[in-house]
Amino acid sequence: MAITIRDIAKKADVSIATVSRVLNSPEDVSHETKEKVEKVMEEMNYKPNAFARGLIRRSIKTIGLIVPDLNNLFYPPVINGLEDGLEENDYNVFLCNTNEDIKKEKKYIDNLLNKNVDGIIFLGTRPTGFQKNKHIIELSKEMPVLMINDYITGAEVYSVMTDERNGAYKAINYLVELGHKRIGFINGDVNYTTYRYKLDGYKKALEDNNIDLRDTYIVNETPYEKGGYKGMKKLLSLNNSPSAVLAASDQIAIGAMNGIFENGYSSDDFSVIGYGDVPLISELYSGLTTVSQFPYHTGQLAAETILKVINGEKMIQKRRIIDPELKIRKSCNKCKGHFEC
Amino acid sequence: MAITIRDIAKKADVSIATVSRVLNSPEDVSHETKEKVEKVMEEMNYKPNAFARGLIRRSIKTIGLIVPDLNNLFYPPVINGLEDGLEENDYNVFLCNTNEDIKKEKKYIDNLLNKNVDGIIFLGTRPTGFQKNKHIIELSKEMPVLMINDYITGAEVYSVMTDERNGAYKAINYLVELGHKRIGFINGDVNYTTYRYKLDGYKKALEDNNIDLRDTYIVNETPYEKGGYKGMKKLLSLNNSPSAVLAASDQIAIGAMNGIFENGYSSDDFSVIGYGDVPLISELYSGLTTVSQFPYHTGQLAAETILKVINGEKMIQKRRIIDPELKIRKSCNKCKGHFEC
DNA sequence: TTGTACGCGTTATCAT
DNA sequence: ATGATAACGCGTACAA
Repeated sequence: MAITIRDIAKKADVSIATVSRVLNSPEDVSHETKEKVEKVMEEMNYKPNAFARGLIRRSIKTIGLIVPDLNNLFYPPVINGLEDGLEENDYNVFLCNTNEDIKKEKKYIDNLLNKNVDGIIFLGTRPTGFQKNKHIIELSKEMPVLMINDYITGAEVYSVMTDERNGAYKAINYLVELGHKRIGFINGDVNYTTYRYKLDGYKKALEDNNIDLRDTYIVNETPYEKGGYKGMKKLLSLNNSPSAVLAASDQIAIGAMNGIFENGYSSDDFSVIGYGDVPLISELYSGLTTVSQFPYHTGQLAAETILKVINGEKMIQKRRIIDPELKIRKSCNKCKGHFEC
Repeated sequence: MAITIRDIAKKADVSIATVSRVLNSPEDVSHETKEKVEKVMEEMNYKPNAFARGLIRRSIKTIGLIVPDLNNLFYPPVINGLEDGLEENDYNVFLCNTNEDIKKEKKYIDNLLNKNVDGIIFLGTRPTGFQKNKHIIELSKEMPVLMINDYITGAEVYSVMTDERNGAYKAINYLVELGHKRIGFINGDVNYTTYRYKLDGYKKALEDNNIDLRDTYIVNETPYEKGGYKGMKKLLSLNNSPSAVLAASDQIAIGAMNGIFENGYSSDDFSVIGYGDVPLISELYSGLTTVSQFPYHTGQLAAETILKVINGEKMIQKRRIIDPELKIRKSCNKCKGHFEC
């Protein structure tokens, strides 16, 4: 049996109330008794029981993190930032991996509810549609909820996300500056919030640059290497294949580059822009030009935000928008060579 | 205020003991009252309070996971497997990221102890030395402890790890079969358990193949892309540079390949073997030949093992060793071309 | 089979 | 400034 507040009280010859006070409101206790008690706690290696605490305080400084897929390399750096930000404030995180299974997600939510977490964070973009997110709206009535890279309107749900529309817009503009006019887009499933916005940005940028939109230049794939590879192959098989391509994720971009190399081209012939700025990936193939979502910072901001909500601070804005930035590395070049510009 | 066991008891017109029983020992309660109570619980959407429960049961079905660095891509798939295995048994995991900071690690351990986790898992290889792991030995006297990819002797510490020695051995043998005789090794810090074993395997394989060991062929770097890149540059700058190289991690391998390409070589000229078999990475550069540690399976096995320990099952062996397997893809070729074989 | 009452380790509200 | 004591919500020995 672990050592309790009572043991300390006995040994220090004070009441348990006093012991509790040196822990929670040290200013209410005389300097000397405080020192005495603290010394005993040290000696006996006392550790307050979090359950007993939680029973009264109804909080155990824990937040639940629901991540749809640990194979998505964009998430680890976000989690990293999140965890750092939370740890600084002595909060722990329950990691819940759903594999995009909605049933598993609901089970986890129940579980987290039972365990009385102080808040829940949903990581990653999600399929749109009221039905699919109804349980989150319900949840938000009971406890602080924050989404990373998605949002829900008309509910007490907070968000940290990047301006995807603008990110895609910047990327396309850059490619146009390099002289590209045939610009493809390997996107994810547009039923997911972020991919929808990216598509918007892509279209808007083309329009503003007076470039006609070609449906065949837009392909939708899974946001991983395989998808990028498949998408690239499709684009390369076109009659008038593009000379540059925006990928909706860094992993798509990598897959696309594999496809390019396999067909005997180099990044001299074919420009690729990724999306996300995942630490490792951006260094691949001697440097991937990418739209940075600042994943680590995103996580930090999420931590900061949910802590504010938990502490009851009034939030003027429910959504925090990070402005993405184009990180120019080496995967893009002026349009020339094999392709008509 | 949330709804409690007392509310249920009142509404169902039974005692709180009975309500508690339908939750914990339903066989001790008559079928009809059980149904009645369950119906009320359903209606009132009752959720047992985990704190109160934990206070008595001294367990809350939670394990703490200490990971040294979320930027190490080998970990996410392991965590994935671990989390899946744990979730199946209704266990949650506290994610603790230490950034290799021993102070942070100790703080986390205290934290986890306070929160009464049922066990703690340490992910990843660690620096050897009694001093550095003393706190883990101490910890193991208080609760179940398991290490992934490391071990401690003379303490109640369980392990799931791969036979690194054998993994390196297999890799070198394969390179020899391909005709390579000048084989470099970009290793990590040999003060870490796994890198020490890998070095052993490398040496043993050379010896068994009657190849002289050259100290200059062995370089020690950080186990990430940057390290691989730097290490490769060193090897390429040698008078008699190797024609093949074993990398102590997949991320090292990727960095090494970047170095190779930058110097104008291809994998036709220069063979590279990685280590780990991280899902994404192995697909890079049209397929990295690598020594698979089966990361997902490693995680699953860890989950299974610690649950057994928690449930008091007698474990015949404290260490579970996974035999690594060479996954042959495309980064290795017969020795030829620019380099003497 | 069911109910009463106590204890788990804290914190909070009174007194003193 | 300090102490006694009642909660917090649940599980369980004991009694009925």
